[in-house]
Amino acid sequence: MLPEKTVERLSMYRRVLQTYQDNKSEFIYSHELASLLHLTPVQVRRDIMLIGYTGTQRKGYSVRELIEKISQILDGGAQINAVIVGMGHLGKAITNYFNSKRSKIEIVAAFENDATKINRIISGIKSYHTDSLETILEDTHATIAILSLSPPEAQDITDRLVFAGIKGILNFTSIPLNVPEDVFLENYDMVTSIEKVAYFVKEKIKK
Amino acid sequence: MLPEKTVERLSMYRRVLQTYQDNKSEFIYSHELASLLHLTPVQVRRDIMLIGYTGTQRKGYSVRELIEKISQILDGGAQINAVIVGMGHLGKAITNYFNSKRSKIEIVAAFENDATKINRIISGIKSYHTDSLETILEDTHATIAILSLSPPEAQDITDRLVFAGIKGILNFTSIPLNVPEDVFLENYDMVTSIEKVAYFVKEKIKK
DNA sequence: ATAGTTTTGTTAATAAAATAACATTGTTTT
DNA sequence: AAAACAATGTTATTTTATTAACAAAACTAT
Repeated sequence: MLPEKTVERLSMYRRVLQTYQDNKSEFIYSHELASLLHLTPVQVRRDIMLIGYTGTQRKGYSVRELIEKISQILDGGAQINAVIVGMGHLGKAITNYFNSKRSKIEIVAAFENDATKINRIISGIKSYHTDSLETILEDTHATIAILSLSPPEAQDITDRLVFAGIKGILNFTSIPLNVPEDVFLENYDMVTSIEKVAYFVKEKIKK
Repeated sequence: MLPEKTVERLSMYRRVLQTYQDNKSEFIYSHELASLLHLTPVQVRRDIMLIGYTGTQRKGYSVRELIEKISQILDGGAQINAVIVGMGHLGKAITNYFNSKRSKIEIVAAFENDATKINRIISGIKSYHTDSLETILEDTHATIAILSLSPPEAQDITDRLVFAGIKGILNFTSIPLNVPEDVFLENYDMVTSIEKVAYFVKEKIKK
């Protein structure tokens, strides 16, 4: 099992490499990849070492092979299905953004309570009423859920998602969720991020 | 200067405390605050120690005082102005979300290129054409920028923001930005987050 | 009042992440 | 062919973050 930070960077390596692939050389040096992401060459080499890929000395890494290896590590070749709960602005932002990327992860369904949004295709995703969550999850075999709904319902929905077999949750609501140990939970809170920026700006200016 | 992770948690403590304040007791124990956020009591106590606040033994922390102390640390009492660049779904999601919270950080202007969105009030924020970025920044004395625009323009906008005096950037675009050393840059990438969840789900199932 | 309990505050230990150091290998130059 | 160079791969060190350990204080019960 790779370190969290390495996994995050692998995702970024792959994305950068995919755009690099289209126009540039067949090989890439660790310092080139590093500078594309503002990292150090050592960190790039260490991450690549951890996934067991090995480049050729003096030539660097084969872009194609490296993408392949990272993909194999990150999604293991298998298609992964995700659902999104809450199709407000955030939900639409995520789906729009996500569908424009090449990825083995596919958002296969959205859930909403707002009647005007149900049984329509929104941002390319078929949207269902929250009531049919269990049925759709069974049909689609989704293992991941993205939560972009309003806080009050978040824990209820989470319980139902987990019960229906969801194994990973990306939580954009500001409330801390309760999940069993075998479910991987990743939280992201925009307000916290902005407050963090504000704090470090203040500290930097102080100096 | 506090550790990054502590700053993040302080932001979350404050939020949780603010809702706690309304209905519950005057004091709170470290283990209570911890369990509200799924952290350990030790971590809570250590963070609180780092900001130099001290509770009373056997009674816990005064909710009011702790909120005050955290606020003093995070925003130092001063109002902080932020702008947002890009008022697509993501921009709207952020502003809606943010304006519903009590905070010393205020989003004072939005920038857009889309003519239909300019000189209107969107999600409660006055929206301007990107051309007037420099003028508005001078007027509002904003120090923080949130980037929720489409990638191609991101670096250009960043250069202009930095030149106009922005000291902190929260970047939601997927491209890595170049900023001078004295500007604090925080990146958040949704695709990376989802791919991370997918990886750890896969690994957990494997076991 | 004394012993026991509960909670804070702080130091010590451990774990995770990043960085530095360097050995190795293939390429180029002379 | 030998020396110099430039890149990778890996181990060692340092830094950052978390967790554990425990002393001190304040309340409770006997």
